[in-house]
Amino acid sequence: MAKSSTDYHYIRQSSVTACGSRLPREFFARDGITVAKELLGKILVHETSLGTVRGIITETESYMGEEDKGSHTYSGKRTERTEPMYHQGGTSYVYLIYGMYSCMNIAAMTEGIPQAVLLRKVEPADEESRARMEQLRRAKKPGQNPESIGRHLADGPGKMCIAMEITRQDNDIDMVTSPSFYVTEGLTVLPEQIREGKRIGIDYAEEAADYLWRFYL
DNA sequence: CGGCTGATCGTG
DNA sequence: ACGATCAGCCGA
Repeated sequence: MAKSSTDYHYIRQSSVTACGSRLPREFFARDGITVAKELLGKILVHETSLGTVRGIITETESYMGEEDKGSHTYSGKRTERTEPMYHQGGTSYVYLIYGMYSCMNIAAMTEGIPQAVLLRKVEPADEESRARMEQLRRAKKPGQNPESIGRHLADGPGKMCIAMEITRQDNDIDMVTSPSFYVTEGLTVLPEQIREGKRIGIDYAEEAADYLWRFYL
């Protein structure tokens, strides 16, 4: 039995709304910074091979279009890979990073404006989701030390995708209408609960590497 | 907790 | 070649 209490760092017991409604197009049709902050506390839902998994979103990053040196779309790089970032708000963008992990984003704004939010961390929204996340993480690395999962269940973009079985199969999905991949209402988050910092892993982005476009609870 | 390193492969 | 990363290992 894991010492799971430490995972609920800031999440008050019973504070998760059992049955939140799905976020509509208007939620995502805003700028990438607003959407990144607003997604904190919301619940990412995915139908996996083990059943439904729900994760409370607790860390996000904004990628702000063709002027952002940290973004895949910097200088108007519209390719087959980055195409989903150009689609309407609510579209998923899942790509392979470092040859072995997936990263998941949700496009913001409207068609043609490639702003997006990287989802970096979730915490299981219920015990059933926790059990499924642990199983999915364990299954990924057979020889892995089980201790290494612990409180690191989904605390990074790659780990989050493994824990919620998000792969490139889930790329370019409209999360406003998909029956199996979407976001719902969740915790009530007050502005003063939102922390901000520099984005991770984009040291090459010059001045943009210092923008405080990472948000977390 | 912080820093370092190898692993691994689709994309342009 | 190059990463919007991770796990394991090291030292403090």
